[in-house]
Amino acid sequence: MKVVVGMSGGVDSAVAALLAKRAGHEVVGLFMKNWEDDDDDEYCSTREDLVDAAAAADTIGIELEAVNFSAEYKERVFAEFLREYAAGRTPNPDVLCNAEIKFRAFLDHAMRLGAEKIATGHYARVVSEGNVFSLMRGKDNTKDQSYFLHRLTQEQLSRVIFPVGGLKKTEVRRIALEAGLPNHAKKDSTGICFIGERPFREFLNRYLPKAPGAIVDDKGKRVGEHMGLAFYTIGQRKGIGIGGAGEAWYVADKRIAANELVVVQGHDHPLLMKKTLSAADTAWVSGNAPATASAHTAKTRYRQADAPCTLSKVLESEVRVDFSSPQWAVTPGQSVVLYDGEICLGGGVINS
RNA sequence: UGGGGAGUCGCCAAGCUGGUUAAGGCAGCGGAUUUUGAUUCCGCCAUACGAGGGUUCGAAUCCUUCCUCCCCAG
Repeated sequence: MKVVVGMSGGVDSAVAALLAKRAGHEVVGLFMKNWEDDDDDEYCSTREDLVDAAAAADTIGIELEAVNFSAEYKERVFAEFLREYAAGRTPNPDVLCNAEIKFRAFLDHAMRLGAEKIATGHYARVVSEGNVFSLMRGKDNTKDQSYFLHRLTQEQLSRVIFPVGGLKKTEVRRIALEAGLPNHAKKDSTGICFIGERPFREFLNRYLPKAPGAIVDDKGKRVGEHMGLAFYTIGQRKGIGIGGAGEAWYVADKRIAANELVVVQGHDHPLLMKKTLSAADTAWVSGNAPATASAHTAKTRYRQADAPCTLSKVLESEVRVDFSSPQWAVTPGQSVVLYDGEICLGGGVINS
């Protein structure tokens, strides 16, 4: 069948393309450029990425085309990203990016090109029983990216393959090396997808105004000044600028109305621990919310160990999650993602 | 103005019965980890101890003068 592979210039997607080709598919590579606000500056690496993707496609022996979804990215991902920050929350743009760009705009485009499926280099697996699809964790626990994919629907999953999902990163690199892929040793990418790593505050400040206010401790005492609530996130330690006696200070809360940043001393301060949370804008892979009674596990942020929990108060698009032990720095705007063993059930955006 | 106490890195804070290259923490900076933002981890960060004189082979540590704070009296 015809498969369109999203190629980023990295090893994972290159190997995904390679494996799809080896599996006998008719493979076409597609390079996405979705951010062009600062093509000129030092952090922009999309040019090299395109070169790397092209070189990989060349050694694999497939065509590589480029597409540009900058407009869609800006409208559907970045605008929401900014709205959330402006509202004092901490969004996860990559979760949205997958749901709206890679597995929507990109997928639709691939379908128009006559593809039957798309493939990406994500570390996750799709398992189907009849026409029911399950999203599962990648086999490499240290690279599992199902968290970022939890908003994918049955419709989307039915058209997706993750060729490296059953492999470990070390195996992927080995395959790349053996196949002579020039990017076999390329460093893993980090930072916001398509935008990349950059001095975050500086970046945010290009889009959000400063709005200084008081930093107060848990007793209400003023201990410093912040540059704007949007520039901080729950659990943050660096960049608060409070020195002096005692342990390090962490952001524990934001009082939007008062424009106050609440900080506490010590990594394990009680105010940083939450046993329960509520999430909205839920999305379930199966299409239905999981049963409330049964025990699951959940992550409050990417790369966090799963914590046992149960669901309660499941509404149309809202849910409450009760953990059996307190979770550190549960942050509004981030996604809670639930699992049943290896199966990613879906999740929602944390409200409080 | 008397009496007492204190002045060590941006901030806390050891050392002050004289004898290392002046602990440590917070903040800051740099790096590692990381397809969000964080967290975490590693590294860097006072030839200098309020200032000037002494004593001594040797002083942040002893003496002395001055300066600046704080407390109690007035």
